[in-house]
Amino acid sequence: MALTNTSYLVLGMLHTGAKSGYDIKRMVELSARFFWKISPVQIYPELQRLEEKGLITGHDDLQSPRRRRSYELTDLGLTSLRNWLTGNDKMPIELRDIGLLKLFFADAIEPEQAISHVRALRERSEAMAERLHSQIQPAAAEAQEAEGVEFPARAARLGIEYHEWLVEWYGRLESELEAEL
Amino acid sequence: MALTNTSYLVLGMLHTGAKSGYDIKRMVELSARFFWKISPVQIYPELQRLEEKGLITGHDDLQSPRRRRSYELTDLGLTSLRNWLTGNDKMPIELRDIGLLKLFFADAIEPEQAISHVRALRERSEAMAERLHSQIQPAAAEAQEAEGVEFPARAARLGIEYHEWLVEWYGRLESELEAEL
DNA sequence: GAGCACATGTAATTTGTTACATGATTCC
DNA sequence: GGAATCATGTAACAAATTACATGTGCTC
Repeated sequence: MALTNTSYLVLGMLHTGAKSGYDIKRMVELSARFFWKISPVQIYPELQRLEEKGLITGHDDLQSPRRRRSYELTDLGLTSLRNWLTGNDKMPIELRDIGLLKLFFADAIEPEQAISHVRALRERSEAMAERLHSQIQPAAAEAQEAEGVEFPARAARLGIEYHEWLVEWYGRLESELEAEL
Repeated sequence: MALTNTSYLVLGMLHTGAKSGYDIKRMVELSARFFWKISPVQIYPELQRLEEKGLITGHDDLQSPRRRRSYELTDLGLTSLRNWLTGNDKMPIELRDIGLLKLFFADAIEPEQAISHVRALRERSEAMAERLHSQIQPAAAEAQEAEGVEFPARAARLGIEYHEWLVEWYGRLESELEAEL
């Protein structure tokens, strides 16, 4: 089977400093999560597949007090990651937002209820911006310290500013709808 | 089985003016697509399930020159749609963006290549904004004419302005990265 | 010693995608 | 007469989620 997006996520996270499956799980949770989600159970079988293909090598980590299997990229794995990063396959944006779907259908409910939904959307983005600021950005800064990577912090900044922009946008829509009551 | 997001998409689209499965497919393509995608094959079985549950009624459309099955919401279906719209279940934003994932990992490639990736992201949003403007917004305006619904046009406006914002954001990042060369 | 975080998995189910299949009508 | 669009599906496959399962080590 060919490499999937999950494969590249794993390769990329190993390049960004993760060592074990658990590391990857945590890093995704603390960084990529707002634009790429993955369930932990996908990670371990993927690590095995990548090892079989020779893109990563794994060894049981005996220094660690717990059972722990550490992996690192092979030359082949790094090349493969770079080829993917620079290749120009299609990059569809797949947004899947129930909140927006509800907004789209808001003609079916009372104006007051629509306003209250828009408020919920605004609050959702407020919470998201706050979370990105307090958790994701510090984690990115830490990765920059430890691994010298600069792009995770840029991605975090994009996330924060995106949700701040949304907060303003929904705020304006709220005022607009209130004026029409 | 309980109702899924696909169920509500179908109910909502019937409320917004769609009559047949094919209508729904087209409307999704021309409206919700940028925040909610669905494959056509999911629609027909879903219509059957909803009819069994009494949320919609279907009848073979004999006026139409082609084979065509038309559906409409029952009172139960409309109530169900409204309850979903006003209910406050969780609304996770599920963004799944390979382009952003690649940006996140861009430390693994040469600065010039990273810049060229950011440019590709900018161009992607330019194309998306253009497409929303030339296709999605007119379709929403038409729905407003025909069905009196106002929110599809608002959702389209959000999409356009979002991508315009992204174009500017990526443009700024591009300049920043070029300055660092 | 209780609870949490670490650490790795399996099995079953649900969901979504791709490829395939069919046939009518409209437009050029 | 050929291409595009209308219109509805089936079957096989791939991907993702949920629930379950297990055990260790650290901190309070």
